[in-house]
Amino acid sequence: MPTPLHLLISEKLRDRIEQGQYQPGEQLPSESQLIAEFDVSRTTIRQAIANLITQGLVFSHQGKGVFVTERKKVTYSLSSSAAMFLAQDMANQGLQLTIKNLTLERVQPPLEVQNILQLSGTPPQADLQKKILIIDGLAGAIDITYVLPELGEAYGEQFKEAMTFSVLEKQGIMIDRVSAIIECTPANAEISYHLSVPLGHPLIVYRHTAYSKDKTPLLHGETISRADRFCYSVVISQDNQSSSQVEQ
Amino acid sequence: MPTPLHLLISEKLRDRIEQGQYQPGEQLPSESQLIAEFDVSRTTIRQAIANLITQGLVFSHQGKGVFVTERKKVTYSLSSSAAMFLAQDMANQGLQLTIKNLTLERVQPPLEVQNILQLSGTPPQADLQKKILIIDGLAGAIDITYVLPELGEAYGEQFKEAMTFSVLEKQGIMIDRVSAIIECTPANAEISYHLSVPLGHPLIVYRHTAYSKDKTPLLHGETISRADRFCYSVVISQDNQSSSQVEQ
DNA sequence: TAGTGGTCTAGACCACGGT
DNA sequence: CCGTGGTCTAGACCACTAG
Repeated sequence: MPTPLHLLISEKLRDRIEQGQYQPGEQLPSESQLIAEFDVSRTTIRQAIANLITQGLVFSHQGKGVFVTERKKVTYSLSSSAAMFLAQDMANQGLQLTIKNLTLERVQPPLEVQNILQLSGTPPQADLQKKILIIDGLAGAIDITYVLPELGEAYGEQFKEAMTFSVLEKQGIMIDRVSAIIECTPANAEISYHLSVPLGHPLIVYRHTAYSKDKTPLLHGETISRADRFCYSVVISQDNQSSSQVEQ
Repeated sequence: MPTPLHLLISEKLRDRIEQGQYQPGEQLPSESQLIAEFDVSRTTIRQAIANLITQGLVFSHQGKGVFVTERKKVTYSLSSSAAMFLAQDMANQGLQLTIKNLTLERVQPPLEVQNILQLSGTPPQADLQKKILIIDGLAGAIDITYVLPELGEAYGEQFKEAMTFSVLEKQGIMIDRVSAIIECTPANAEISYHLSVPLGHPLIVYRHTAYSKDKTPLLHGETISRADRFCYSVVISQDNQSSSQVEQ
């Protein structure tokens, strides 16, 4: 059973990485060195390296070389308190969060969002904000949120500099319930550009809707994070049936 | 600023897919047709198609062609009731879940797992089970779980045919609390083989520890699912502080 | 058997980073 | 300047699928 050469080579290199022969942050041998070592064409070596890149084990930098990925993940806590104050949550993990606003504008949202937010105006409108979350100086996530126009009107400027939830809470607008879906998706060209990751890089998406005490939807959005740098934590308790309900 | 040819081509093809010119399930033009259409070398076309594959938009089948991905996701509900009865949860979504046991054996778990399960024997032991979750006939996830040896001893055979949680609940062993991390990772060669997905295919990992009422850890494991076919849902409520706590 | 995608080669030129 | 990875070409052979 003939296994492709490029796979044999990438598996061999993977072993070396996992056994610490190439340390995190270190540079792999250059293409020409690997060509000499394995006595194959450049195409094959490049395919082997591509295999390692798609597995998230290494990344390449033109003009410099190929380097072993350092991996430590930041945890988003999906707890009722911490999820609302991401900045503080980050601080607890010793990280600094800054926010770069991309857009904030009034739009007619897609039909699905109109329904979720129960928009009734003609035309139905909401404020769309896109921002980049920068953790310790590196772009880590994009947040895309639709908020009710009256909220955007009142607090738009603040949304540009802080997380939406924390602005609302500071203004006395309490969020009672958040229902969310967590999924994973590969980076397309646009996100690849904003987060400086290669095409197809795994992303973790937190798509959420926040409701006030009277069950009114306040906002709907998604946080799209580099899956190599972020994860979510959650606790499910049996005794508080009301705390986690079937969604969808 | 010259954009690579392969990117221009893959973006063009992506537009066609998103505008429905190539429908889900349909076949893309063959490599030779694309070579003719764009007047470039085969390498460039193959790179363009590789771009689409890493973005999860298409998949290739040797000897047949390249096809547009169909996409609909199954939702795992992280609710206190449903998370424990995956099979029933699947049934609610009109899906059939079957389980294929890979291994069930007594082992000395990695140190990290020893600590989580508070194992104290010499040597510390637990029962390791690996199984494949097959949804509607297609392998969708791998579950790797370490259970306390006394539980494995008593119910091992049942674990082979059903989800661990539901077996325990049927036996009157109630699970009080589950703390979990959700993260995303690219497929390595081993998982790529078991789930028949290409190297680097995005996977969503649910790493959990289940505790009994008296805070004893019962089991620790992870469910590794194809991220193109599964997602998780969760609801966070403000009023039940105790229901979701900071986890790390 | 014909057509598809998968692997591999040898070679060229370009863009970037550091000397 | 040289060495690195990135793009691109032309061509060969193999493996799989279907008629």
